[in-house]
Amino acid sequence: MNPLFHILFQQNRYLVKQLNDVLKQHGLFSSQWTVLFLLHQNGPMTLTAIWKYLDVEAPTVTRTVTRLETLGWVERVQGADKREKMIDLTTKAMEQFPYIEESVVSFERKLTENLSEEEQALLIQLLKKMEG
Amino acid sequence: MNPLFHILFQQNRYLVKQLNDVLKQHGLFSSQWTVLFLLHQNGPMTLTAIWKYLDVEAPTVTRTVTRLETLGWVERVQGADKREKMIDLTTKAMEQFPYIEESVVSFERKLTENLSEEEQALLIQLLKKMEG
DNA sequence: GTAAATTATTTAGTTAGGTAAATAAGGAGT
DNA sequence: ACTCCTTATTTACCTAACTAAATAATTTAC
Repeated sequence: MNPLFHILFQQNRYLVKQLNDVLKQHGLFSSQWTVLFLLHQNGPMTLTAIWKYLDVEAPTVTRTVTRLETLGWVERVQGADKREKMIDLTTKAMEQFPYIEESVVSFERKLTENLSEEEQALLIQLLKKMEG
Repeated sequence: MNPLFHILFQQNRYLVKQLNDVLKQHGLFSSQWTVLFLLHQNGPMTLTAIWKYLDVEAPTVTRTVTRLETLGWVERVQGADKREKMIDLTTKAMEQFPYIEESVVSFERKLTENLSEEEQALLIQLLKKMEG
């Protein structure tokens, strides 16, 4: 048994847990933040565009967006095609975004401070090489 | 925003998904396999020993063990201390284990074949360096 | 020796991922 | 124009992680 997988899964759990802890003060969870970040970067997106970009399944995004909607972070707007719905950030989300981003960036910096730029690039490269 | 986290989370999802697909033929899910593997390596363990080793919370292991029990892979046996229960592999689990392990090892080999021994060691080392 | 603290496990409820299948709208072929 | 296929989203239900709190047994303190 290759210890690599065990460590990777464990480190992933640890990082998500830490990130959730940071986001708690903003009333958010990690996956909700991921969607907010994407919408802030790209502007309004359809649900399909979101799940294809994030490489998760559609029902996962449906649930996260629904939760974000009831919490007042995003709104669903009818798209040109009547089947699709554009997901858009609310004013609250636009206003709060910089503060949340600052927390996240600070968190990321703390966790990567033991790694040089080269090591980070190498880590990304090695992770990407692990494909079937 | 550091792309490292995005890639790490995405790669983690991908790997779990692939592993679940391999384990499907044996009627198992990834976390169930993790517990079976640990018990096979260590012999009977208490629930506390399992969650401390795997670094997950106790309720997570309770649920996985309960599922494994109803599926006939493990059994709970009263421990010396009446509070604790020893979790032990059933005969079915001992018999099936080699075949499942072979599937998993083959899966791991396929996913790491693009990485040399040195690269794997380096990847592990870099992952471990990412701590708060 | 009993009250209080600790330890082991479980229960209840949340987010987050997955699959399978339903629904609704759009497009294509004839 | 109607049938058939595809696309966008949702619903229902599973595993898997988490926290908070309940229960039961054991230790510790006095």
